Amino acid sequence: MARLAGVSRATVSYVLNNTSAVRISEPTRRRVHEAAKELGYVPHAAARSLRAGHSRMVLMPAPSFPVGPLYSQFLGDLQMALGRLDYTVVQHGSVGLHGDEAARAWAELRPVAVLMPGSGLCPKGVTVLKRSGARAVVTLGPEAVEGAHALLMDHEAVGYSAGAHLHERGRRRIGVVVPEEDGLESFSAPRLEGVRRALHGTDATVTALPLAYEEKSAAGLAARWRALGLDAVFAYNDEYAMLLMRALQDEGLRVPTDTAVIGADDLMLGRLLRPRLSTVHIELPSGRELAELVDRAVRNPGAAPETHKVLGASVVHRESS
Amino acid sequence: MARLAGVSRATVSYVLNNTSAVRISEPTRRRVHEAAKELGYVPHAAARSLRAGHSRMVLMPAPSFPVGPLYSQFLGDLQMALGRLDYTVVQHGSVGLHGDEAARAWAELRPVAVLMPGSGLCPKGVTVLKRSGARAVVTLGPEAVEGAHALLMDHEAVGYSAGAHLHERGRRRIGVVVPEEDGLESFSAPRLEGVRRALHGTDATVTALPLAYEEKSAAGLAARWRALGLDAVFAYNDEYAMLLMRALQDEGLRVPTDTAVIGADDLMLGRLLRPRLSTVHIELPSGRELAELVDRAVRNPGAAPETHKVLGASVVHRESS
DNA sequence: TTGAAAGCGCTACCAC
DNA sequence: GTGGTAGCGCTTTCAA
Repeated sequence: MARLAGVSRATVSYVLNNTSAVRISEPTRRRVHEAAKELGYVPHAAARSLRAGHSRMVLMPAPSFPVGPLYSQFLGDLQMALGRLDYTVVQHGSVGLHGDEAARAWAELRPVAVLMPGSGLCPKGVTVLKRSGARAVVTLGPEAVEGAHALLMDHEAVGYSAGAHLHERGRRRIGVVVPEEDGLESFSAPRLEGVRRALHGTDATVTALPLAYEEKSAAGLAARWRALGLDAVFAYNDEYAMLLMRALQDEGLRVPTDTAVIGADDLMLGRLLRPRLSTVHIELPSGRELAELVDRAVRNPGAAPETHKVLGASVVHRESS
Repeated sequence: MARLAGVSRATVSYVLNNTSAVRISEPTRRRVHEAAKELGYVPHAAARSLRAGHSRMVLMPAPSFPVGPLYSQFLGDLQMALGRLDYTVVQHGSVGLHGDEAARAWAELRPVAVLMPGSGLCPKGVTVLKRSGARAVVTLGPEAVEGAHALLMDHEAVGYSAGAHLHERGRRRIGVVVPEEDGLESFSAPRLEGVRRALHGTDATVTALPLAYEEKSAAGLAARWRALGLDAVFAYNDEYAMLLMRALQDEGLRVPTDTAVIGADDLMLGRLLRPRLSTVHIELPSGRELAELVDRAVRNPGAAPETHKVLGASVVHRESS
């Protein structure tokens, strides 16, 4: 590369990085650029960050379960916003790694920031990451972790909204679907807890209803429905709501007359069901906001960790409740 | 690190990598491991791959639109399988980069392999990646790219199956939904083409039906339905099928009597609709297979690019067609 | 069995 | 303006 352009490696570096502290003559610049194009030269990120002592890589774990349109959108926005701030977002496929195992795997890449959705990060993991040079560690989850910034996605609020809504509508024996699928506990547990909190001190009862995302499981639950004596159900989200509502209807139960149903996530599909599905609309933080938090934290790593509540939950009342 | 253990950096490297060519005494090993734990030592991936001249990183672009459960599952399997083979899967969030722009951004990370779903890779991009040390470039998309391995996901087959099925069932005026959302053309175009191919040489007609994923758009299309004079529709996938089917039913049209509807992807939701939605079940390659292809290509980079057809499409006939 | 040292590609400092 | 060069953290060869 330097040879082809007939200049030194240093000059190449200056030209390609537009180093402002050094002025390079136009002809030389051109020669360098031409040589770079001709050779298909691509800088070596590893060497660069080794030398610089830091990178502009923001690392997140790749989600290990299907994510809905809500989260996809959020992720897209976030990548876009961080991209504008000149960070590179990288999702690390760390299947099967947990706790500080995972943290170490991520630390090997020496990211400048780590974004951790869910609740898979322990304080030890944060320490590992920080010690390895991460200037910002941000969790997006149910609770804050010592030493890390936290965007509290308080799924209790989702359950609370649903519970309060059902109670307002006069329901008193309330079921709450708890998915049996792995990886969903960190959402389903707080949602259940939120319903409990909403109904605490009232005469209403709350019943947890384990349900797998399969017709058979739903049919089984529906068959026991009359015996359970429930008059309302918060179905975890719109998809489980559809599954359960269908099973209830097949069982001859009327929605909402016999049983009110409410979902969550405000998916398109809820609007298409009959009766139209009531739901809890969830508002995620904007990607831009989070990107700014990351950038702030990176520029000022000494600052105390910020903790924000960022999950808006509002009931969208339609026909099923 | 080396200082704390009282040994040389080399010894540390031997111990932590279990280098078999060198035998280190037990006491020394212990001392090194203890020091590593105490310091929270994490190796520096960049330095390692810089020295080694290659990495074990398999890079994919992060999907830029919501992906369904099918693809999520596939991705998870793939990460698992590659993890077992000791590769690290990394999804690069390269929003807004195209063609060889994107390829250069990926090449900076010097991945040992690149997996590119969709059709966003040009031959030039392949060259860039290979020149920068990628030993395997694999596309998963509608067509092969010069110089890269290809897993042909022939979405024409999906459309073909749907078209043939509708024709068999006696339908002759067939609509095909084409989503208006960005990023879906690379799937929708071949699916439409497949329907055309299935009906080529018959007396059936094929009509492309642009549709946005919104109730209003569907209602508009449904309002024009009788004028269009169609007796069947392949709705791109199950979600668009649900949207359109609901709009048709609201318009007073009977499914399947007046209009047959078939979707694709075999989602749970199709089974829950009434009438139950016919669909094209799509079989993606197993993650394990793809992982093995990658590994083979990495070990033997000289070999000629392989091209496999890997997308199985089979009609699941339910009640809507 | 262990240590010394070279060098991967890059940038930043200093000398010319 | 440009080139020489040290050194980021690591592995690996060679020597002790």
